Amino acid sequence: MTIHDVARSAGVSRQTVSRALNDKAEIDGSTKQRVLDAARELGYRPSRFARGLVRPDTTTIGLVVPDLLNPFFTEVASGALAAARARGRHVVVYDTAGDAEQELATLRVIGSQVDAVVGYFSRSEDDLDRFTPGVPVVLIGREPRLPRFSGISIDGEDGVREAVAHLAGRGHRRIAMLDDDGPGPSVRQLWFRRAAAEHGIAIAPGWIASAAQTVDGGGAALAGLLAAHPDVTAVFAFNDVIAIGALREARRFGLRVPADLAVIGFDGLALGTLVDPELSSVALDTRALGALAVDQASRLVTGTAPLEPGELVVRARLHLRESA
Amino acid sequence: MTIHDVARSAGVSRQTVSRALNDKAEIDGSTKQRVLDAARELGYRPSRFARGLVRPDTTTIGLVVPDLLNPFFTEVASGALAAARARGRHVVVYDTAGDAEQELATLRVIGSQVDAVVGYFSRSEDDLDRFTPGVPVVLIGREPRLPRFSGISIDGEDGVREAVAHLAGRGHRRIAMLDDDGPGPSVRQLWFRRAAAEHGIAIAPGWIASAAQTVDGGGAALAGLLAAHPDVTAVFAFNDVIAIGALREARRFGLRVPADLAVIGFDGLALGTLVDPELSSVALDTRALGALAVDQASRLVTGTAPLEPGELVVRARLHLRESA
DNA sequence: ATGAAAGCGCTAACAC
DNA sequence: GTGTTAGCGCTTTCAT
Repeated sequence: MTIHDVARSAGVSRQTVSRALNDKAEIDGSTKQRVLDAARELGYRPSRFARGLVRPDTTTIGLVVPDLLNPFFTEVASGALAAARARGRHVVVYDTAGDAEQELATLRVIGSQVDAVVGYFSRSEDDLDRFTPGVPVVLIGREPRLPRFSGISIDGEDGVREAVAHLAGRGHRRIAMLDDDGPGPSVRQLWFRRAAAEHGIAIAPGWIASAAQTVDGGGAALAGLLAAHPDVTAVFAFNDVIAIGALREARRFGLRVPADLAVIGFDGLALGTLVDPELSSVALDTRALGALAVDQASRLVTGTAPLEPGELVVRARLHLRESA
Repeated sequence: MTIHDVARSAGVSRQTVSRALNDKAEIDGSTKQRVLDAARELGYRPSRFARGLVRPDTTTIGLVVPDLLNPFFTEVASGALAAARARGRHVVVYDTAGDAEQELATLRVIGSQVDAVVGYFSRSEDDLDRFTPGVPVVLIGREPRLPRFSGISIDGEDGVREAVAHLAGRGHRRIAMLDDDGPGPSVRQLWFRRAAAEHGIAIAPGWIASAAQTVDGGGAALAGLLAAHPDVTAVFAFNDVIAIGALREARRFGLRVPADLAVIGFDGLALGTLVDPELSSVALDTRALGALAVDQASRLVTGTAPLEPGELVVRARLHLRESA
């Protein structure tokens, strides 16, 4: 079913069909109607590839996230979508299910489907480089090592410092952290340790627990932590999802939050306002994360002046609610 | 920057470049390397349009949602993405921000970008018809009137009946509903009324409140309801988001749930397990909603036998947790 | 107002 | 193993 079939059916040339379909001026009204009717009759639909070949004016950006159901990534995606819409860009979303193989498969296919790639990857930059030949890549929440890549980075140091200061001000001295379960200590743990040191607070080795990045993971980690160290009075979590798990677990433990245990998360998700008590958090503009990434990708594709490194940073600030 | 430039730079023909890039067998190792180097040097990237024209084997489905941040749509989208991945399909996500104009703009652009459209629309089917010429369309949560469209429908009647039966069994007689703020009474309200009638429960006119489909909307609606009718003992909400708003509002009112007020939602979102008390809900397999839509769209595009109407239904069942 | 011809960038088929 | 030819479906000149 091509433009040719429509042309034959309407008894005109292919160009005339093209004119009718694209609302061009130089065409007779009745001819146009006849063509349109024929097209509808045949269920004709122009090939987007053939069109794109001739008029390559639409940019498509691929957004890769490990898990769209994780509210953090949902917020990032939402910001990316909004920014893309504002710029007339399209976004293809890929959910890799946190699986390195699926991520690879996605990368492999993505090169021929999108003009730029944006998002979260677990693969090394070398792998990314190998599987995205020529395509601009913007890493979110991660400072790129290779100059080939661009990145949106998160500066949460001040925010974490505020959080620890707040806890210290409330008299907390035994503050634990539920870190993520990544290979090494996270940057957030580093920030946490530095801030604690500034307040002369020592972090005992057992006070750092590692949690899978899910609500259940946060709950399990807190349970383990409290079993070994029932004397901690405050907990800082790697992110809000983990913190919310901790909140739920604390409730099951019969601990009152914040009276018995203060909890502070990281990310500042909207979800934090739905739980009881509402979650205090070192908050990020998560939607800006996605929007900036799309903006930068967009510039990289069109050759416009890319954003400076200084503009590619999202800073965090403490949002105090009820849990601390 | 085309394959031709690479060919010239590497001193080979275009075909050889194509072979090197696509990992074809019939090519000399050193030649291949030379081509690859040249391509990298030049920052060459194949045109996805030209490729698509020659190998039209990738189907792209457009998913339209009014608000990706609404956890219901997030779950639907997640299901759609998973199904698409399983079938080797790509999904372009469009967030229309619940705006009819943006929806129109999206539809206008979508026809030339995707092979099928799936999702939630506020526009009339006539409008949809006009702006999606030739493209298969699958409406989610809505039974299509025009044969041109396909739809995934929700059958929650049994689930709602279970919910009302449960409340009646607990002795509730004054059961209110927080309906959505759509133009007329929702189908869910109809189901609710029918089920109530079966139990000889009369629904007073003032017991139906309408709520915007947000957490705040649910809270506001419950506040208004309780102000006018403080004697209701149970509330059935149009969906979980509204129900969660009601939960929060009840807490602020100093009402204990479910002791003072029982609350039952609709959708069965994962979010319902994070709030306290956990939300009872007439639960849907939300991810199946998205997956079925993609499946059907996929069949429509490829010409495979489409799913029968009977297979395009998602049924709801009561999930009792803590709030009722 | 309409038609003919050219070409977008790529790959499959067929030479060599 | 490599190059040549043809053509995917469409829009844009340029004629008529």
